Amino acid sequence: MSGAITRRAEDYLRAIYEIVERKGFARVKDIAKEMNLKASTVVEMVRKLHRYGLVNYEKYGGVTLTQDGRTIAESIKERHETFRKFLEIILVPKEIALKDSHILEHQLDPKTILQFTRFVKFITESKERPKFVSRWLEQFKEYCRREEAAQQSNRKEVR
Amino acid sequence: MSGAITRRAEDYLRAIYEIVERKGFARVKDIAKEMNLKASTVVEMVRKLHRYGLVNYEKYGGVTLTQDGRTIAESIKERHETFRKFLEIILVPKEIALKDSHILEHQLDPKTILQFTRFVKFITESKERPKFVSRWLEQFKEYCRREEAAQQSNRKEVR
DNA sequence: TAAAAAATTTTGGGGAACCAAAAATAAAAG
DNA sequence: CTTTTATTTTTGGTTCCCCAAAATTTTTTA
Repeated sequence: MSGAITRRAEDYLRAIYEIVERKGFARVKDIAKEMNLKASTVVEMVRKLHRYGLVNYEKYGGVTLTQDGRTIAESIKERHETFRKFLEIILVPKEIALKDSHILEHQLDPKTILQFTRFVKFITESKERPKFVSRWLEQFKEYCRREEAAQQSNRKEVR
Repeated sequence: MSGAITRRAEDYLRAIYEIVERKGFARVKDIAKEMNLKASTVVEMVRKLHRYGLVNYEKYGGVTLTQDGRTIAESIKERHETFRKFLEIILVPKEIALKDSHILEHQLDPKTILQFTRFVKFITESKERPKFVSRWLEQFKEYCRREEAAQQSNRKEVR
């Protein structure tokens, strides 16, 4: 029964968190728009989140997060940021990185998340070794450029 | 209707692929065991995969992959290997890496998967810069060691 | 080869997440 | 303050994936 929140419920919490941050509270319509869902679907989930004590909600009223809900949403957001940064480090285009970090932020083992976090920190916060890291990133970038070029010429040959 | 196979169906294809590799064909019971499911659940999905033309299957008979099914299973397996290697590079323990690469192998954008692949190749296949990479890995390992140590002493203080 | 055991399939049911259309309520316009 | 419009909620229905129990088929064993 209780215990673990579902992956999807986490998505809702994050969406609500972002909307609340922008305008103080979230309406059903806002959530539906943010998540590309229909209002009826949102109402259903919001009621569930309310039963779980994760959102404040009354019929026809705005939605906000309870302390528990906020705690969960914040930890998800943190994970999200980690993955977004990571994907940008490995040179995934910005929009795709944004989309896929939403996928990565769920389900993974805490230890895995921890290592991702460390990796990102290692790369971004290395005060002692900035030259080392930048040289490393440059090499990886160069490697990708060569790969792209190789694929280009491959495609030409195929045509 | 047709078109994209579901995330879960992919899981089944990979499981079947592995079993077939080991013993030539998969029985319902094998799949159920491999995936921790009940036989009745497996039958249902196997029939669906058969309708999609991804497995060969007749009632009470063994299951094997069609060419289409094998193609899909192989590409999933490849992704899986990439993620497993990657997680080991960032020092996620083996068993966890295995588990989580199953999660990563789905859903991500092809471009993201491509960059993961390149990253792993960059690290593992760098013939020109083995010293560079090994030095880099050593630094990251050292960094993680320090983090672990810092956390240890933190915990002591809290107690 | 008949009876027992094992595997498979069918049937009925459940939870999660979604939608469309209708009903209810709230907000805005006249 | 009533009518129109917008929003929200309810209702009924769908798909996906899962399970338990009963029925069926295959395999093993006595």
